[in-house]
Amino acid sequence: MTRSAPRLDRAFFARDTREVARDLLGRTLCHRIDGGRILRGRIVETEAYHGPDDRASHARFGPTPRAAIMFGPPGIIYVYLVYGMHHCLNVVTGADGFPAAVLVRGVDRLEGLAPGTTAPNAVGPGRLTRAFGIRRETHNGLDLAAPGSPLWIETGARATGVTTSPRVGVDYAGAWAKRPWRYRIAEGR
DNA sequence: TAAAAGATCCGCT
DNA sequence: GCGGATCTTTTAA
Repeated sequence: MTRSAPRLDRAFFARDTREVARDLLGRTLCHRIDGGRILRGRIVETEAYHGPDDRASHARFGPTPRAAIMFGPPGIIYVYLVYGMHHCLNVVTGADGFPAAVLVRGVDRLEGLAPGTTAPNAVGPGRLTRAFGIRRETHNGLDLAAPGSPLWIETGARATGVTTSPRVGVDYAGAWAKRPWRYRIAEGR
């Protein structure tokens, strides 16, 4: 039983979106659920959504009711529903007022499996939120950096062997879809 | 008020 | 490799 590391603080998330996305790889996402059990997993894949001009970002329409949270302070999570069925977990990044967030797309080395799950990893944004029991209705707006909040990311080792590639599922974004803002830990690292 | 499209996943062919 | 599931969000009229 290892002692848990402290949680990443607001300053960590206040940096440039792409830096945060890169720096989150290898860290441990933690969720304390009802009954005190803690689910954990090592982040292996993220994507950056950066600024009001990013045509792939929900912030491209301005601070609409859904995306307003992306314009707020860093360290807050943004959970939304895609395709009517899958919840996606994002962490707001950058300065307060600048719309940016990191989509957390995959984890491995899962500990404390959620009810009904057996897989040792959860790669894919929908699979990840299902494995962690994260839903828009109950989690959108939670503060990752606030001491005592049930969701946090442990400080720890920054990953090595990171690869970048274009973001997934954003073909509608034109040239913005080509930017290499998807970050992954290389196979076997 | 309508209509289109979506930061996905799963099962079948 | 392809299409269905399923519903919220946003824009246009």
